[in-house]
Amino acid sequence: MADVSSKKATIYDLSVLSGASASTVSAVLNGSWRKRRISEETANKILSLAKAERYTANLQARGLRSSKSGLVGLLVPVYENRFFSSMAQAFEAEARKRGLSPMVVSGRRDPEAERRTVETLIAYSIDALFIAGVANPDGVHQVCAGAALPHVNLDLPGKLASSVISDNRRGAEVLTGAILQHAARGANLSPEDVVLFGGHDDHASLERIAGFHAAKNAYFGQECSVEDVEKTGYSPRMTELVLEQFFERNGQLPRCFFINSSINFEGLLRFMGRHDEETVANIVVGCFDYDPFGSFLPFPVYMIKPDVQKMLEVGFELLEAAPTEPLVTIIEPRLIPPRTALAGPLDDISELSVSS
Amino acid sequence: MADVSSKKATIYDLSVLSGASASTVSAVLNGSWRKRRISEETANKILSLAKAERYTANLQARGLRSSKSGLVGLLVPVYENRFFSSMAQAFEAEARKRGLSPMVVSGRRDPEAERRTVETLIAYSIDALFIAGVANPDGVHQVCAGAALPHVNLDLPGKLASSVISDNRRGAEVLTGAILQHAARGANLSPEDVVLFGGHDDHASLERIAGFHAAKNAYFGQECSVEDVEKTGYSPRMTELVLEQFFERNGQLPRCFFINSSINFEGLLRFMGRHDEETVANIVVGCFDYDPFGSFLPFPVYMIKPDVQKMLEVGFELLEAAPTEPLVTIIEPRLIPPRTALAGPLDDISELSVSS
DNA sequence: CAAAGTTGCACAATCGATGGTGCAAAGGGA
DNA sequence: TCCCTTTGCACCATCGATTGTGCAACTTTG
Repeated sequence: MADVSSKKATIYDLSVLSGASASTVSAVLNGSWRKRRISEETANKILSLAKAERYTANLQARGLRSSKSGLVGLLVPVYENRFFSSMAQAFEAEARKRGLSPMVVSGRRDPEAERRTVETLIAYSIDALFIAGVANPDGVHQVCAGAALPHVNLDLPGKLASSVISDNRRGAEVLTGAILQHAARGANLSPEDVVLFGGHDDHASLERIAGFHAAKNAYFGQECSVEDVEKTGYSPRMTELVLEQFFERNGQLPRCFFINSSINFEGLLRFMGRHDEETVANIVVGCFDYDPFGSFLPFPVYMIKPDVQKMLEVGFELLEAAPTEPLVTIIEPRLIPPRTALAGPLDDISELSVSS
Repeated sequence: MADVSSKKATIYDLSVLSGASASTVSAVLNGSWRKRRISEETANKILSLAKAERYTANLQARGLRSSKSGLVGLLVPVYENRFFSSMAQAFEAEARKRGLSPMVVSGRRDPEAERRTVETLIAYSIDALFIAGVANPDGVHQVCAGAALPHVNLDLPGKLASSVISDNRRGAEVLTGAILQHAARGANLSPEDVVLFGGHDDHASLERIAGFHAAKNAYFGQECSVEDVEKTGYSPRMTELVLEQFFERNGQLPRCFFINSSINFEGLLRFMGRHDEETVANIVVGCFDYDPFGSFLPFPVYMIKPDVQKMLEVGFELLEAAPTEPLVTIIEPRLIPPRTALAGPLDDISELSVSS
């Protein structure tokens, strides 16, 4: 007869009901009862009582006592982005698989916000933190280190902490190769037809730029010394601005685009919104990120999809192994040809929603 | 001289260092010190000590004692979706504005997972929960009610809890009107050219269907009794399947699409991936969701963008007001014309990331 | 100058769970 | 029967904060 008094049952309630002591109840409920030589009989009695009373542990109390919370954090710059939202999705799945509770937070690439946010997470005694796409990795690292918080970088340089990164260089090479090949079907290309937009001085961008250049050089059989990289940071607005300037200078867009991330791609969308459809009719785009809608735009879009699932698997392994010194693991991303819509998490579920 | 021993400082440490009692320290640090008649002098001493020692409160301990955690939850079906990810973004902002910490979790429209996930949140003593896009609202409500957890539904029917919903009916009417008008520019339309895909028996879908029909009837000046609604649930796969069937039956797609959500829109993408570009060359789409990439597809796409920002503002107000009986607030969504890329959260930030 | 009021703080219980330790009762061997 | 193990559990301190209460030391009042 479960008590419906909205106050939650505690081990003390069960202790009274069962006649056992609170510590016995605790041991039974957290599974350590064999070690504590509690009889199976007592255990069963308490377990069924717990079920009847709908007992669930107060995780704040447990966390306080055992100085671990069962919470894992993931710091992303924004949610509104296919890459980071699919990372959050994979993160949640991996965390729950391990009996941990995910807390996803965003730092908006603002170093100040990043620190504050991580400090809040630490105040909740999170057990570990994954760091993706922050403006100031070292700042966040300091905060973590100061709190002795295990942390792993995702797609960030790993000087101070272990990290799991996409093979940005190779991915960029493959992606560049793909758009070159596609664009070459239409007409002869010259090096200045192939331009990279986006990125900054961060590790991922630099690697991608290197891969981009490697592929160009291989294709054109020479050092392409043209100015073919427009760093715009991770901002749609800046990307749009730079595209406008390019367009004004050259009277047209480049034939071949390498776009550093879907965030920069949104800058191209804004440009498109201000111009005629003709303006982009002949471009070929490679974007280092995957977005299903982006894949079907009115021009060919090749995309690179980092394997977030595997990145997080490896990330959790790194946490568990707790290597003595920072370790860097590289995960191969995947080239997605134009007009491709991949399956997602909602494909796995049953169709029947329970109507009320 | 801040101690760098990675263990975090507690009020007891500060108590020893300052010569004051722990309760005094606590009062100073949580701001209740005036009420407790602590002298300004003592307060200042403790505050500066706290800064020097980089003290931050242990929120698990505080939460345990005061039986509130400062955590607010948001339950969404998936992250990988522009609507829900922008909802998460707005949610985080609103929560932090109120000094609360956001916890976003996904239930994958699986009633079982939804319950479990919410139960975990409750085990962490979250203070409130927002519920969006769940398969079984009543099940989640029960769990919340059993724990006396204040909760607000977002875009769900509000029989049992307060809810904030988009004006689905009106939005659908406007959206349908827009695509009808656009499509009519090309050729004469008949009722069977205009079909709705997606949705189910949930409140939002039913309202949208009603709005869709209202707009059609108004346009055609008659009761359109044709079969013009294909319920596919919130699944890309099912949507694709139904589209294939439609295509096979009719030899072509309908000219005018009303798509119930971007999740269903992904079903159309998959269809596109399996067919020629011609197949969709003449369609006009209205989608009840906004996605910037979706807005630039090779056919006109009108979109409805629910005002998540305002929905969450109102949602938090509802929580604070704690009305005695469930209240429903309706928020007007916004029609987004084709080829529109709206600004997002990353536009507000400074461009300069701190390189290491 | 004594009574009454104020100021400034310390004490101790408490939130719910955990885990080290101690101890009675049962079982077993000589 | 006596002693030694083993079994089965209770006791209690503890995690870090919050908060009701008590009480010196001052200050004010008459």
